[in-house]
Amino acid sequence: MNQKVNSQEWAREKIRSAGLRATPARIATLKVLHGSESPLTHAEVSDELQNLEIDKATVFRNLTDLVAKNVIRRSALGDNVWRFEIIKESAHKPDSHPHFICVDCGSVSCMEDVELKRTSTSKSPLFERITEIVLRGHCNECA
Amino acid sequence: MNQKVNSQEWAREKIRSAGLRATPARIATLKVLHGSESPLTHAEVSDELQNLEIDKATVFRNLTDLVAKNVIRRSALGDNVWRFEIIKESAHKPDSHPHFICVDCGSVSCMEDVELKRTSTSKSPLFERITEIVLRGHCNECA
DNA sequence: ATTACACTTGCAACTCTATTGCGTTTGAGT
DNA sequence: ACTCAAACGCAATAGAGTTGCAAGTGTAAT
Ligand SMILES: [Mn+2]
Ligand SMILES: [Mn+2]
Ligand SMILES: [Zn+2]
Ligand SMILES: [Zn+2]
Repeated sequence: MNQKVNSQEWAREKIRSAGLRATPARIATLKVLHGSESPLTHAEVSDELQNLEIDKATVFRNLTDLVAKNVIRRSALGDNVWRFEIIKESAHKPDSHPHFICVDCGSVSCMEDVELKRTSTSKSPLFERITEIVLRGHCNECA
Repeated sequence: MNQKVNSQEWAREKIRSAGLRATPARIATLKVLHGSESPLTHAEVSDELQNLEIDKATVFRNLTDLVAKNVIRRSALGDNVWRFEIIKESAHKPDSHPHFICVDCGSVSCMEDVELKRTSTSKSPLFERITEIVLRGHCNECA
């Protein structure tokens, strides 16, 4: 119970300090994302919020607003659906990690323990400006 | 002129040896993809084929068929639109390369000269099954 | 060259994700 | 409590992609 109160207050503070109004829809949305280990689609967030009867346009707008304020991140993992996750503000790390999505079952994993490096032979200057890495393939469940 | 004939025949042969019928729509589609340095969206392919007045459903179906037959590859680069490119059959290489897409202007590059390696510390077994790598960021044109 | 039929196509209707316009409601500073 | 920009619900809209079905065509066999 205390946990719930904390989660509620954490969400409210997060939203307020981003310069947004702490509406029930936004608090609920952020709590849902906070409780997930992998990024969620708009549909998944909406489903979690169905008992609150929040309009889908509102959910979209709130997710977009929170992205604009750098509270959450929007990723496109290759199945033509946006996914959203909270940006963890670690001490010094930039909190940017590759995502893996299974082309068979669609399961998504945050690969926080993985880092990619370019081979020394490459001269491509594009590499300096990469902001997001998406890896697609077959997960362990899908042979 | 000889060039055109060769391209036409190359496309026909490619389609036929894949076990598909060499229809005008398919030949034209494959020629369009063959003439592009980066993967094209369905809309871009359709535009190139506008003078032939080929239905968009037909273009989608042909692209899908060619993907199923491993003649072309379908990639999702993060803007929720699929892109298609010819699979080059090099002697021994698997012809799989990362793609870069600019989050500002949407330009796409095939990064054939780039290779990614995982750091030795990572133990993630997912890494063994990766089939596609997508890199997103800011291109050189977009500061 | 003709035939036969499975494969392809065009068309329209449809699904799904996401966006937008607008009138109404509400959060939060005063 | 009052005020009003911010946020909301609702409905219409846009765009990518899919599907059912009747009509048309490529290809192999005659
Ligand atoms: Mn993540
Ligand atoms: Mn490519
Ligand atoms: Zn899987
Ligand atoms: Zn750019």
